[in-house]
Amino acid sequence: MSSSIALRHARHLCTTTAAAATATAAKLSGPLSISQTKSKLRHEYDPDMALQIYSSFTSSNNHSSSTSSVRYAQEFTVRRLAKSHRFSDIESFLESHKTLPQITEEAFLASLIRSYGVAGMFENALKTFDEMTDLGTPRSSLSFNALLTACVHSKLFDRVPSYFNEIPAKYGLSPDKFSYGILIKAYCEMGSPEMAIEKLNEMEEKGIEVTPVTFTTILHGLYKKGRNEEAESFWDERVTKKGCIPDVGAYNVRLMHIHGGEVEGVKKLIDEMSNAGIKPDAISYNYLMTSYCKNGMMDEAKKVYDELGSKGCNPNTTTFRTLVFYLCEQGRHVTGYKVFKESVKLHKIPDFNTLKYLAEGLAKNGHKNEVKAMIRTMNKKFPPNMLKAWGKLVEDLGLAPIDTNEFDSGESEMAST
DNA sequence: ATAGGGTTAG
Repeated sequence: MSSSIALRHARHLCTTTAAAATATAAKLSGPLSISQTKSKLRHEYDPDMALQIYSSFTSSNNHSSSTSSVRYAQEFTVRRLAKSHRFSDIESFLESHKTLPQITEEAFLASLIRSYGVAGMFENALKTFDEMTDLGTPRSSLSFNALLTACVHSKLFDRVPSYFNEIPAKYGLSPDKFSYGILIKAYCEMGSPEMAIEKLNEMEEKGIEVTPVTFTTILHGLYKKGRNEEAESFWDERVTKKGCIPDVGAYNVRLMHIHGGEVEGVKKLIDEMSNAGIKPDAISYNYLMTSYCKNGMMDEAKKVYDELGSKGCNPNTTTFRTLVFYLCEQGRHVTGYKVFKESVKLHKIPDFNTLKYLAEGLAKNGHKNEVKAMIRTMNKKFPPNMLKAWGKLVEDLGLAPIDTNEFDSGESEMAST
């Protein structure tokens, strides 16, 4: 009952596309579990379908509609709509939540602010924050932080310090470690790590916990400005002198900035973190693998990939993209094809350009069967709007054209890479 | 529960 209005609204939006509604009726017959919802949303590129999946989920979970899973689904749906530039639909969708009884729960309202931020609709986020008094929703740092996050997502970085200075006093709330984290992020994004460090010191003075997250934001900000020596001394100062315990994310920032150089340095840092009791993750191993690739050591790179499982890590899209790309570059197209097949199995398919590189390389080197198998796979796996570019590539390679005229709209994450 | 770290080659 609680999300019936949002649900009705979602259904109304869905019926605006007759084809989508028909497809929906066939595809979705009952309530969805959390994992079904996440999986379906990830693979759904049509925003109307995303809305339908959202409503199908919330309708069966209205007893816990302010949980993180609903927020995830809500943000994801908004992201899909935003990619199609359907901002007025986002507004109707999110505004419809304001008539639900849960709107007086701060967490529920904060998720609307965050969703507006994800869509880059900051003015709506601010309006929602301002409306809290009228809606009867209490304000704490939770909604304040949601507003600051919306600034960052909307790339209005310079507003973060202003709100940080004005809002807490106005509404009697206290900035916490998250508020400071967002403020520090904003300063780093504005190219001002020194201001970020100043705020870090302020946190310490006020006794607000400095976590590896806060510390990593600044480390990254310094490296991004090319201030490598300062980054290194910042690490030494925080870790060696002030006892900040770096985590895998902090080490990954360091790996990111050295993986273009010699392999030895990367291996040494991986050893260093392991010795410090921090388990490298897939991102860490991606840097090691890339480092091998850049130095032409493909067997070693492949070995890192092959041994990921035994290290308790799963390859991700970046793993596959990098490995396939460098295998092609080294002329090892058939191995590249085999790795591609594994990426399909794991639903971690590389971006279009990498696949194009692979298909062209296979074709040029006479591996016709592999190209044909690849085409069959991709005709099934590519999001609709990419089939057109894929069909053109297939034609350019002198292979049978496919009819993609019926697919000519929508956006996808793959396409943008 | 809200803040950080991957989009690396062409």
